[in-house]
Amino acid sequence: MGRPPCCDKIGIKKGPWTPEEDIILVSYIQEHGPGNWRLVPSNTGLMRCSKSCRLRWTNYLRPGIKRGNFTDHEEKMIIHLQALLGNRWAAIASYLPQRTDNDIKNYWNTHLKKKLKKLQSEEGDDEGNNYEKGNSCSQLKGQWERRLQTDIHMAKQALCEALSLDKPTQIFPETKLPSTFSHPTSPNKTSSLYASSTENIARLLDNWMKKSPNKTETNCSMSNMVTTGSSSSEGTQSTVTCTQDQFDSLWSFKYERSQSVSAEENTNLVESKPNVETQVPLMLLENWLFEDGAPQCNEDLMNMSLEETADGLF
DNA sequence: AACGCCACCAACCGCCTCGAG
DNA sequence: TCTCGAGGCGGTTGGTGGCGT
Repeated sequence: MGRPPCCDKIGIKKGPWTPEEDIILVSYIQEHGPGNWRLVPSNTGLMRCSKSCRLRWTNYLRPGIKRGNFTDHEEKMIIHLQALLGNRWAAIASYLPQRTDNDIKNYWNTHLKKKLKKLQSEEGDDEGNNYEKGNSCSQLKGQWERRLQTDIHMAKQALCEALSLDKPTQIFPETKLPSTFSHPTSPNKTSSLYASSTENIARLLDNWMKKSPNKTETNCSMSNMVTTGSSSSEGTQSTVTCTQDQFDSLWSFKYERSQSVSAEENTNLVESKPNVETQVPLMLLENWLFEDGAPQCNEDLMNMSLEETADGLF
């Protein structure tokens, strides 16, 4: 028998959140900050389990979340990253700071899978196989490269924090950096983010009162408001993935390069994976970190072939 | 108008990881 | 070293609304 569900206690409410619950949760987090989710239900009186509170916050109420339609760029980026990283939605979401992993996952399952399937069937061997190659090559690339991508990302984070950069959230989405909320060197940022939460409350109240029938429109305006609130207050919404150039460079990743890697190489690499944080070519990371719009650098990282990377690492 | 089908997405479930004790 | 619990993550489910018949 598996473990009992965390929320099967009597009296624990399930299902959609009401605006009242949202307001209570946002108000509490505004006051105490996210974290310590175990205490949230008891301190707020919400009849929800801690997990449900955390998910509601991270997937819906958290400031800076962009909702509504995915742009063409975002779409392509997701396709590319999925081919590269597999179904590691959290990792993919870290490259799309305004989107949650849940959103991306849903969008992939409902839109992109079908779209790609259709594309494959329409274009026959050429395009379809390219994608297939992309998928298969990503598998050939193996676990080590997926970990490498994650490690590079984490190395950036560590380096950024170590250097106490002024604008860490430019590069690392707050989604994956809960510490941002209580960053000791940037108290104003915390308040600005919570200001966005206040806007969320306003929006919730607004929607609640209006009960607008047009869900999509509501979501879009909401996202605009939240996004504007965050970016205008601190200018923190510029990210490594948001510019056209950067996206294009990312998208220009060539599957063919990866194809040249044999399964044998992968096996060896997996077995001897070193401490990436200390051995990834530092100049690339530095450039990536310090140049706000560093498309070329981004491209370098993404285009880094396995052989080159391995040479640098071993 | 009533019904069925389908798409979408918020929320849940359960496994995994990691840090504290 | 081991245990336990909080939080993170990916897969899945269920409610809802739109559309066609």
